[in-house]
Amino acid sequence: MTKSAPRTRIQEKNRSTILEAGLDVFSQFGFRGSTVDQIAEAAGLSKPNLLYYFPSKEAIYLELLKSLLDTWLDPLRALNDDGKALPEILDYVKRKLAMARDFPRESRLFAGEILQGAPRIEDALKGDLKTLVDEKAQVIRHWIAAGKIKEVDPYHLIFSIWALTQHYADFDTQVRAVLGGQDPFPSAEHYLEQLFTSRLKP
Amino acid sequence: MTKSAPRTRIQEKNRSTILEAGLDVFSQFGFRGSTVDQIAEAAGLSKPNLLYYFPSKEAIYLELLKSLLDTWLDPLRALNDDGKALPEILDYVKRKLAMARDFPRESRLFAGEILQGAPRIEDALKGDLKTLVDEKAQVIRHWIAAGKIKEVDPYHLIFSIWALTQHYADFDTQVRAVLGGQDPFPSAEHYLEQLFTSRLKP
DNA sequence: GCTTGATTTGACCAAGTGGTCAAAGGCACG
DNA sequence: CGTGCCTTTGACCACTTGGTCAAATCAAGC
Repeated sequence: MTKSAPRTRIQEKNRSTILEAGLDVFSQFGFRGSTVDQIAEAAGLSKPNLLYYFPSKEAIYLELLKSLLDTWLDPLRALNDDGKALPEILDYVKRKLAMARDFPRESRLFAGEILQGAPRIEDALKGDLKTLVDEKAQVIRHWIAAGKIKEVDPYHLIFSIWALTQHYADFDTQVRAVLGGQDPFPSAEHYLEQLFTSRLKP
Repeated sequence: MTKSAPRTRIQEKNRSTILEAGLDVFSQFGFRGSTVDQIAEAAGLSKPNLLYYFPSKEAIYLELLKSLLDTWLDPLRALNDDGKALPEILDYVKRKLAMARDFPRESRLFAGEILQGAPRIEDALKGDLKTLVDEKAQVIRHWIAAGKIKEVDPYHLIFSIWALTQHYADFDTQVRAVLGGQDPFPSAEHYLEQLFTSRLKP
């Protein structure tokens, strides 16, 4: 599984240019809706040149999914048993919301993949993702047992944090249509903080 | 805008068969990811025959979007100023969650459309949808002013209900991967009821 | 059975698509 | 300059896809 890293500086540059362009295009049109020409154009390369760096359209997509999954789960990994329970959870919410604000393309790429049944990352979901969530659910259960937060289903708590934060990236068009174009994030942060505080504060 | 309804019984039957098949296919693969042949096959018709009833692939998709938007918003329309505030909102949550459970294809069809920037229903979002939400936000404000529920941003309250309920349809694959295939809906209903009760009960 | 209009289909087409390939261009180093 | 390798590209191909069309089939009233 260990892919030898790109050698020359020009390779490194072109590969990352292509990935950046791929993220742009795939997150907007989905896998099937995106064309190699589109990505090549966005990257400022000819199509054969792009295919000199990646063997296929799917390879670009997979590389994106794989490398993004990690960063995407980092905030959850940071959820720490040592900390104070409620602030720790609220921090997680804030970090996740910040990611929705700052990396909406990444959020949409995943959303599109999962929406279609996650055909390419099902294994990662049932493997690494499940393992991580199970682990953090345990942390939450300890907090509950210690009376640090109110009793709550840890899995649904995590789902609700995902749903509420990613909604602002994935459904951005709808949110802004309803709010008349106004930036939803500042008020969203306040709303979510209140929501989880009322629910969890013992 | 008034389309003459299908005349013969066979037309009515075939049109609805096609729409059903279209919902199946579009919700699974998105607009670009679906082919006319696929839909025709799912409907048990030949491709030219299908195109005898609808002028194009896009026409099927648009008809689906248009007719589904209405049913999709019905639960929100039912939110009634007359009722008791908190039970009224909790009922809305339950109805919306039931729709996610019983009509996941419809939920995913919308999700896919909005995820890609809602190019075909932007007007409806900025028009009918915004009007309806504005109206219901007023209802919620009245409840707050009357002290029937705690102070809360009405728009984000509505967004959060959408996000939390539709998540169980749109991200079903992920939810079930994490839960090991277990049906999430019963526990989700309990979780959401608790969540909104803690936040809103005065 | 005959006529008329609705329904169905096999054959076809033009455009778009992912991907290939041989040849050309650039570049570092002797 | 020349050599060898990395990079770039124009031309091309097989296949898919949305959509057309003329001809065939069907159904119902006379």
